[in-house]
Amino acid sequence: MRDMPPTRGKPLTDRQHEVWEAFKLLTARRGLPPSVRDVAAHFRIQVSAAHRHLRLLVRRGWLEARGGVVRLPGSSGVPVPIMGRVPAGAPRETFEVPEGYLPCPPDWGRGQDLFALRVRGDSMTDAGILDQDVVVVAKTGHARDGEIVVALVDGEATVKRLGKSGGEPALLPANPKYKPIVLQGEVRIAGKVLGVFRSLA
Amino acid sequence: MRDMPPTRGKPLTDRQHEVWEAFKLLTARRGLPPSVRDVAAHFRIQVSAAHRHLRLLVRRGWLEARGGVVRLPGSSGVPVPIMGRVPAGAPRETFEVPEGYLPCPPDWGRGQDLFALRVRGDSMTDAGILDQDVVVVAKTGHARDGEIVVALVDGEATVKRLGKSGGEPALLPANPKYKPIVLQGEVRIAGKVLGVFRSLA
DNA sequence: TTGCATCGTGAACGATGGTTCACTATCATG
DNA sequence: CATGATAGTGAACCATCGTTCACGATGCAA
Repeated sequence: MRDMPPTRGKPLTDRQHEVWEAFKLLTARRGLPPSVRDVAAHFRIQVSAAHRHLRLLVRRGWLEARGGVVRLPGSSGVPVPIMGRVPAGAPRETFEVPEGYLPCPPDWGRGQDLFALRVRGDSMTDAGILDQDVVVVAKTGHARDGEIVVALVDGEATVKRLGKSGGEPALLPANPKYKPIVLQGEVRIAGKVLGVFRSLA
Repeated sequence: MRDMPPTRGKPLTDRQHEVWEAFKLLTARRGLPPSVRDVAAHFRIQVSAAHRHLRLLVRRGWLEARGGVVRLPGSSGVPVPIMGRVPAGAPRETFEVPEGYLPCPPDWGRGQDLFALRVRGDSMTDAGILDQDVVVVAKTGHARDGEIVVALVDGEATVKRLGKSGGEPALLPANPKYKPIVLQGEVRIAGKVLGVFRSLA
């Protein structure tokens, strides 16, 4: 996608691919990128050999060197708090304990103020947003027609698509069971949905 | 020391909150958690003072200490490679540079070998998996009925629900447009779908 | 006043980690 | 055969980092 093609040249050797797999495994096990010596110990080879492997993988684009530490690219997730309720407006008002944190791809909403929200109900199933899904939201007061937003209706948070119903601005559910909510004065847009997470555990 | 987010025990001092904010800032700037000396340099104080601050923030639950490194909670995304094709057991078939990496919540498939796959087509829309969605898959050869799996049919990767069709084991689409695929000899399970990611950018 | 927690200085220790160097072995290729 | 890429041994260098210790200053509460 973005920084993709570092080396179109050679494919990896069996051994090199093995090292990459081990690097993934060790990263997953510890939650931290392994050191050169960890990799060396895993294969029972010398540190220098492991170091050469890692350096090669970096040159080929399979690994990423940042600040003298090699790691898998994209391991820097931005922590997004999963809020039980919708954070309303000013940050000072929202002294709410997050339900947890979600590591989010850094290119989602660069610099924007993000939070996450667990979706209740089935009003958006036709848009692929199911009950218990977690949506990542960028705090913003405005959105364009067609975008999926988090709106505050009577103090309750709702995920709907912004659109028009009979010429009037409205919140459109993506489920024939529900009817559009025509926008009135008391409706406020809390944010714009950037992404959807679902765990099938 | 692992439980209880921010509101535990005493509230933070002004200074401590300052340190926490700086820690967030430095983490965002570098893409890596700052060292104790980085924090010390930022405030132009001694290393020991910065170290005491960080240790306190960890004890209060604002930071997370793991393997002698303090960092923000939730930034511990396990990087999962997004593969263009399905990595199938034998290393030969997987000579492919990942399309990108996805930071994944660490409790998804602890220690398992994970990869991600971009879904093509609309055969699973009724299960909330749309075209271009990214599914996180745990490499495993077996799965239970009802679980969503990645299967290799004629060398092509397909996401389907495992189940039965007329008493026979089959791959069931979640879209009335498509018909079940009765399992034959040449079908292999590549992995089990753990989660779904969607970006609405 | 006496504690106690907070916040700072200055220095040092020990461990870990990245990096490099010299040397050897294997193997495919031109 | 010669060459270059790959893969490994063994050892060492040096920077960085977490951690600790001793000590001083401030401010607040019992």
